[in-house]
Amino acid sequence: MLNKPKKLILIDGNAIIHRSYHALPPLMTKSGELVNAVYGFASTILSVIFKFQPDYILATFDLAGPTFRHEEYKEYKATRTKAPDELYAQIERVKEVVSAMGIPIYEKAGFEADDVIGTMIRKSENDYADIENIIVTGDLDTVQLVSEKTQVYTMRRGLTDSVMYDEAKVFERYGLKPSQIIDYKGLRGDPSDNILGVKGIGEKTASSLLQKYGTIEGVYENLNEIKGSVKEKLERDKMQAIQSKSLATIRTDVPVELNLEEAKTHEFDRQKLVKLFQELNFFSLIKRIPNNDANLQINANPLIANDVQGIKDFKYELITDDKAEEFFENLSAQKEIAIVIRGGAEGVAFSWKTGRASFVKLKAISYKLKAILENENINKIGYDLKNSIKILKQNNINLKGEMYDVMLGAYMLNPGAKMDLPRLVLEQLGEEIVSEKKKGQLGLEMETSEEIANKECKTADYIWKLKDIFSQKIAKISVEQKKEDNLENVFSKIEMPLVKILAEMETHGVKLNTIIFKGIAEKINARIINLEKNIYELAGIEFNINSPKQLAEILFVKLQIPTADIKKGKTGFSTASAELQKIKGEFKIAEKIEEYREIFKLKTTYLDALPLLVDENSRIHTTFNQAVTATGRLSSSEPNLQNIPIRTDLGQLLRVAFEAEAGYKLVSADYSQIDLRAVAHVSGDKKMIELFHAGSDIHTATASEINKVSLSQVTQKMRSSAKALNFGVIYGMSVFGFSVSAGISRDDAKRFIDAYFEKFTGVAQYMKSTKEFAKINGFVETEMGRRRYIPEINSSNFMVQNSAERMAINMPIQGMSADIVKLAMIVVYEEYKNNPDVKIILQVHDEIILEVKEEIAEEVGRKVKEIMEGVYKLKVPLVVDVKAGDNWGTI
DNA sequence: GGGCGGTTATA
DNA sequence: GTATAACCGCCCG
Repeated sequence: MLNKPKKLILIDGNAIIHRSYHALPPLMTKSGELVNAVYGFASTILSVIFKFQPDYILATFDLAGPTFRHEEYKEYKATRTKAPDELYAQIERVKEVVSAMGIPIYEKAGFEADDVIGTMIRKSENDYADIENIIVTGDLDTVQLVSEKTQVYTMRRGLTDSVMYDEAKVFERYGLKPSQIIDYKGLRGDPSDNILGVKGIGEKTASSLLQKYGTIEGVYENLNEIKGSVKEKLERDKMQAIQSKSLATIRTDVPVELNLEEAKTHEFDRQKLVKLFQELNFFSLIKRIPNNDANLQINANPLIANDVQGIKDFKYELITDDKAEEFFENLSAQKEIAIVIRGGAEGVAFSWKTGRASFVKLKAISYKLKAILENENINKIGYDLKNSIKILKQNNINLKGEMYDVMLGAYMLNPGAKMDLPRLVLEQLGEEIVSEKKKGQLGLEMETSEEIANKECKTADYIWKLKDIFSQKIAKISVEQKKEDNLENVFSKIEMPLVKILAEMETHGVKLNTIIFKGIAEKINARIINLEKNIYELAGIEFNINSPKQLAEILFVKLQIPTADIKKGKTGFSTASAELQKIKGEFKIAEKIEEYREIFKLKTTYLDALPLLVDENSRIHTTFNQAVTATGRLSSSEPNLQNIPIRTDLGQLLRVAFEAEAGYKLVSADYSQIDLRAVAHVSGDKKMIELFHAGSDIHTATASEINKVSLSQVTQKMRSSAKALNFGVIYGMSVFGFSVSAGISRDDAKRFIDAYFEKFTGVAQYMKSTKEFAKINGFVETEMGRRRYIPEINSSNFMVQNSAERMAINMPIQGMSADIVKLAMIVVYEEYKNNPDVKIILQVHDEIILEVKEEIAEEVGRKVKEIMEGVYKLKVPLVVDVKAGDNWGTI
């Protein structure tokens, strides 16, 4: 039987690093380190290991400093622009990856990586008859080494596409044998290395000359056969041609040894590699690390088996009825337990120490389970506890005890990162939760009780482990923050107490009068049909008004509406409201389209959608997402009740349908200008603080300041620019942005902004120092200690960096408002938690809405106002407006 | 059916 | 210029 040939992979390190650096977008880690080249490199290595399943693998790198080629030719690579430091900084990281993979590195001072590869290849070819060599690289410099036993695998078009060069492929590309590539470069040159070749001879000529005469030497021996200008050029640059060939020749005599034993592939040290990939934020790559126990394994090495220990060291159990008594006895002695509610409340998994978990079916012994879950002395750990609370509530269980939600822990550490449990487990524990869909092709197979128990126990175990990791990380940051208002307190004093409040708000819901909705819908449907007819008539053709593409075609091609003023998107001219405004004076169709858009949106998003979501009591239940936004705000979805229309008349009509239960009132309490007050506070701006203390309309007061006129002399126009400026500050104002929003020229915008900052120097200072802080630290924080990482702040892309700066300026402001409102919700809740006549039902960023028994509505309103205004001390007063009514439209 | 661009609703 | 969610059309697999 023939021996299967073995495979040796030789990594051309520097070539792959360069290729990756230029092919990939500037990927950053959370800490702001640029790692795109490292990512590309690691990804390439994993791909080739997976693809070729090599028996041996080694990597080569260039060493800094001149090589023998520089001695031979001073101008070698002289035209090459020095690669940026951003690239050099990544080389060390790449070597860390290579080491973590246990791949040996070969490099030699005075030689390039290619020469080391060339030497290794020849040694391999000469000494080992049964080895196939594969060079993995990012360019074509090494194709001269291709032989019967050696191929070159290189990237094309970014990193996604690759080509394997064997002898045939080289011939296809160059019309030459691999050994002739050096002659080819001698004639044609290689601009990237500043190898000159023969001036005036290009690819075609070089190729045909060599096809005829074999080598450069052959060409010159037969120079008399060659005619015309080619001959002249060859004569003129003869020395240069010979030198160029020499420079292009990869050396095969570098003093290095090929140690196959060392290069033998073995299982990765998984823990080590996972840890490094975590540090580099290469979460998608963690999944691609070959499994030690799978058949993918590359040549088992019995010495390395990290996972074996981990596999042995756990015990998951399905608790049968006969064992339940004893189990709960033990469980009730625990101080702290992780819980996982099986979907549909089939059962609950508990974990109380690392590697230990048990699953209990809910129906079997529900009273025992209830006792544990309602035991106030046992702390509960979970993922998305709000959801657990709601499910348990439906099963008549009130989850009690101190709570720790790992979803919120993760949110504290990196808000806005969108972390579901599988991702967290992968990222933090390096383990993969295989989704059910992936596993069962049809999803119809019944799982056995044991399988279910095992899966839920595993999840409980993960959650238990995550809690430890997150609480340590949060504690560490809190220590670094060196103040009482730190991340730990944001977590324990704001986010965790809010969990059950949000659960109650969602459960309670808000009543929707669907009859009112129906009435509006009928009128609107008629109006839509009417508008459609109008628009088709004006256009002279029927088309889909909802298709921006078709609409642009109608407006700007068929109707020939001038496009000088119209913004362009990626696909063509924009038909957005702002653009329609510009033409609606002249073209009636624009006006009609605007109205159509407005009511169509209202119909589809609210009138059609919301009635489908009411329960048997005509109430709708939103979901408040507590771990979504990057700034600390809540978001609302399914349905989103934080964007119910208000500005238009029709919007007001819609709000009327959100009503209080008979005998109750809706009480709305909203903070006045909370974001701008936060600006005044965090910037400490004397002028702005003064204006807020004076108590008049802040935008008018601002206008009066910057225009140096009295309050009564402020015009509508002055006020509206001042308002745009105030908002601009909150949004991290740029000249460009302000000019757009105020509808003025850049020059005017600049003048306005300058005038503004002249008066509000503290605000200008805040913006400057916040940017600086973010650049140094890679994050910004609210006063209460909530943190947001902004790695893009040091991006080399101007647009990306500017955008990051605006985020940095905005977050401490928007986040402070969010912190304050959340705190207010907690205090209001505490005030009324034992009073069934008062329920918080909605939060809309700066507003809290309650449903209150009619008789006490006014009194509760007063109390809520008092609480909200006093919940957090700022350098300016917090002002709350309270209104009460039968529905949301009249308050 | 998923993803993306365009648009629009809110604070 | 900040922060979201949701709809539609359209293109892709």
